[in-house]
Amino acid sequence: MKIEVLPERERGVCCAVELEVPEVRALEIADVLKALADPTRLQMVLALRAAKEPVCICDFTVTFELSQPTLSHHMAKLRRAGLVEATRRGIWAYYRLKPHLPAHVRRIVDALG
Amino acid sequence: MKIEVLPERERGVCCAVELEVPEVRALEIADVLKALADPTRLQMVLALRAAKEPVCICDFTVTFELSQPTLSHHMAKLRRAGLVEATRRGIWAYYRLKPHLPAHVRRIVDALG
DNA sequence: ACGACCCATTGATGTTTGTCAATGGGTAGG
DNA sequence: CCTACCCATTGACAAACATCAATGGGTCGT
Repeated sequence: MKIEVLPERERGVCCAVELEVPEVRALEIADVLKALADPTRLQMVLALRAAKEPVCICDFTVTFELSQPTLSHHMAKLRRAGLVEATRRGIWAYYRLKPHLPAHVRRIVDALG
Repeated sequence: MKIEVLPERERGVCCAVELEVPEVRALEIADVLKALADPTRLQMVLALRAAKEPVCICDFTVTFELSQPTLSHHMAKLRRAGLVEATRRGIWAYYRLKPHLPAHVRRIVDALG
């Protein structure tokens, strides 16, 4: 609460703010942020970002104190957001960050942690 | 679904994933992301980031097709997340991005758009 | 063929979230 | 004063979300 220089205003006259990005794009970005805006999913993404090899779900079930269906559900959310991809091999499902994320998404992921 | 190199695994043996950040920190970051993970609030932050002068709420009410209480509520959320600060002058409430955001928060805000 | 293992989906439940209508408080102009 | 204006809070409600228990479908060893 300590701003010094304030613009002069006139009663009854409001000046529309300019949108920096088109509405559709804001929705896109907000969806990515929504996918990341959960402590568990954030940790998942950070772990995948740091991992050299794809990680399988069962490893996450050891780390987090959550049920397997819950973790599977979180992964599905990351997948639907386009952040992550999976490969099934035998019993296991391996996940990793999508290698070619859109630039603006990549920038956000890199800014985390 | 096209990963080539996969780690070898053994049935019944899961390897705990390492957490990249402590739990408390993940909660912090997730809170910031949660504040940004709404199209309206995202546009607000982008507008404030681009603005040279503080912006008053009434200007946002012109731009967005939402009621004034809703916009006020969104701003309150950004304020509680520590992203934004306000000054009241006469009738108006001027908002701007907090000038000295924590480095990790600043990085996220800079990565948007 | 059987059982153990890993994973995804479904159903159910309590919590959070986005939105508005209504209201109240503060400030200025007439 | 009285009114117009700007803003924040409250109450209410539907929608979305996080979580788990239960279930079902694959894939291996034995």
